[in-house]
Amino acid sequence: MPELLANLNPEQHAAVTLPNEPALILAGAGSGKTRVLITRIAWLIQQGLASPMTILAVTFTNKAAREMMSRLQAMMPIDTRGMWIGTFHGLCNRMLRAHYRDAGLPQTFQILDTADQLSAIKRLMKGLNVDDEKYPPKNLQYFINNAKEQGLRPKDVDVTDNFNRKFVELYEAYDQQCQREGVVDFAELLLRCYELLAHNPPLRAHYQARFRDILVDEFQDTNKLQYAWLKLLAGEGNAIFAVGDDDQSIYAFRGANVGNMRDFENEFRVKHMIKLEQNYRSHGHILDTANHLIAHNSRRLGKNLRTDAGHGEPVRVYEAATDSQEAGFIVEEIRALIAQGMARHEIAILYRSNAQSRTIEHTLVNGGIPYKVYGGLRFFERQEVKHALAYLRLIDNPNDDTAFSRVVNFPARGIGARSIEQLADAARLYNCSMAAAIPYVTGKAGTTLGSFANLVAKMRAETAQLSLPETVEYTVRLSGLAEFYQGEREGQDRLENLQELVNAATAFVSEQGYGMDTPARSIPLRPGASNAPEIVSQDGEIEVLDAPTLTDPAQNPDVMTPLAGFLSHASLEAGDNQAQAGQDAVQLMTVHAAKGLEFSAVFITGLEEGLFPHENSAMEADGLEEERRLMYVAITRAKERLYLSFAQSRLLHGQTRYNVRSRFFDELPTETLKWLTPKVEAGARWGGRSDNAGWGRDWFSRGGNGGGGNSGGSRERDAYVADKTPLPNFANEQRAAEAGFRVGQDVFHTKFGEGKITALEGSGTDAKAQVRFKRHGEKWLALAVAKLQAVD
DNA sequence: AGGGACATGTTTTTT
DNA sequence: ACATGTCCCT
Repeated sequence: MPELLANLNPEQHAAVTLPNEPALILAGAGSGKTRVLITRIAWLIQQGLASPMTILAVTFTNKAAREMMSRLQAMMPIDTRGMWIGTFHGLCNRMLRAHYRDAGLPQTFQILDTADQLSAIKRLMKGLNVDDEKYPPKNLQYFINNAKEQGLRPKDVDVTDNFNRKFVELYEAYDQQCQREGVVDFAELLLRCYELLAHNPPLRAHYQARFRDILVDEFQDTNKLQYAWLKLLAGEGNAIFAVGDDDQSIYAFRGANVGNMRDFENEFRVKHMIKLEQNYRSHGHILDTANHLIAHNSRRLGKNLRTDAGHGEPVRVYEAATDSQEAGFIVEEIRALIAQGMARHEIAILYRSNAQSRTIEHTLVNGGIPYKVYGGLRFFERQEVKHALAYLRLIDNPNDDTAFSRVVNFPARGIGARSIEQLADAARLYNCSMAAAIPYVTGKAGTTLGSFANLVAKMRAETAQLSLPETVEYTVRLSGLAEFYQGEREGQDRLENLQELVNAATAFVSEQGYGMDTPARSIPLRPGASNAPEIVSQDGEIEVLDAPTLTDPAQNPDVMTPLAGFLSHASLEAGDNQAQAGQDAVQLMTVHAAKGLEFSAVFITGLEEGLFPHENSAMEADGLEEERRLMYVAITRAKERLYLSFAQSRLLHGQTRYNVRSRFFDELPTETLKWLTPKVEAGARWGGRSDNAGWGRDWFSRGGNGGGGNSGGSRERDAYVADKTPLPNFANEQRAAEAGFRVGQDVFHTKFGEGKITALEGSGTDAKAQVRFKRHGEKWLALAVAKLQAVD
């Protein structure tokens, strides 16, 4: 084996060769984090300190897990497939499959993705006659997921008011519905696995005895439940090797808790904290720019990146009059970079929100520059694919009402809303699934439903012995989906995707190492492997642990059928998030999507107050700091060239917005920046006229307002002002004239409700009021815009 | 059941 | 601007 530790720098070397004790590795952007993680695993095994069996390595994305496995495989001759390397959800799924009985799940339990979950919730609420205007299904979904991620079951949630009580009630009903249907949502995978271990001491002891080394990637992104899960697995004696970067924590909005890093340090009494600060990616000016910016955040664990590369090019800054002019500049600059020999895929255009891509795409098309947009619908999320999967799910588990509702009348077979309602009523009455309730529905509805039941039964019978790809192909055909899309004018792409689903099934079978004719719906027997999936008996005793036929999932992953495995795969790994592959193309994506990637040249666009930092971030605690970290992530993606741009006006949501440049410019060093347009000092703008050419419109005129077009219901917008920094968007003179407010006055706001004015500032169109709302806390509002009414 | 009018929402996203 | 959802009509 080649020398594992060769070419590691001293910090990396130290991290890789730490003893089996809790460790926190603060890995800066571009510091060789993944390399350290993988080399650590290889080193532990090589030194005999661990075996592939005793290691558990967890990531957030399938991509990261795959990379870890393949690079590890390349580093040493071991079969990584049997190892416990995967995402939190993937590993929990694996554990639940192995111990489904102890977890209280049916063997063929299926996984609801976000869309499935929402439709399950809507169906639930409909059945219970809940007003979905008062209790929006999306909010309930958020409430449920949030509670689960805090480790809270309905009984654990604090009931503060009636509104809350209803949500808790619905949460409980939702869990019951899922249980009845044999499905689990994403958060449930984690919570159920956590509870499985927490409530089953022998099982917990088994896994604790086994996973002596737990490695966690992107630790800053873990949520409370994931942290608790790790803690449970670690027990008293096992070592967690956590790698992360608090400065790159950008997922607080989905529950990530950076505080876990500090908690980990304290609760595990971490003795080994190593900072990887040597950066191998960016030139000096770029790194200095990033360091300078992030220094404005408080409560950092503290880190400063350095590089041996020279200063390199300065960071170029461009101020455009409009968003299309900004795009024009970028396209010209890209043209020049390409002419200098830079590959197109080494160039990235980053933006804060997806809506910004349109103008840029438009300009790229006109300029004839190939590009790829990341984000958007993924393969397994496509309508036709989800339909086909729903049929497969019904074959596997007739009680899956989510799948049932999806396809009971697709393709259309004369089963209308009325019939489905009748069926749902019957199902509720007999407390059974919709499929099981079909015999109770009488009349014409009963007949048509009966023929659907026969169809599914026929599909189930005829696919009993078929392989997975055959099953998929058969399902697509018999369901009528193929025929339906053949008849559609724009169905060609969808047909191709259905064919692609058959290919995906073939690929899955081969990846899993099954024989191609392994029946899709029986648990495959491999030579030497036993298939008894339980190792814990009903009364909690572990029976087979020491037996020669040990059914450790790591040795025998076949605890589910190929079909169940494929369906899990489809839920857990929704497929590529990338547009058409193919030719060398410029890369377009959000800053979030760029995390973990690197490019020779990076354009960070739309650096305007309200956009980046995003205006909504002001509503959240520490929102601005997260935006700053986001900016930090964006900057550190660049290897050689970095461009920052912003526009004075921009078309957004059909209206022209006038923005000032992002406050982040005031937080960057002046030495590393090169302004391609004259730098206008902050404040000059508010004084009145900027002498900048191309400044065509009035600051406070509203694009489209009064310009004819829509009558009557023109929609108003609130400018919410954070940190007392005025956002000049959507100002409106007429309104300001009406303003005659005083401090202490009771006011009413259409969105935030009742409140009291606590402070006033500015005058005219610039007037702002601070209002303490009863339900929404204290906010600064631009009087020119906010629909604030005096209440007396 | 399917289509047109009308309303509504629009930060970021993985599993 | 634009996409998606809802309602109501045929």
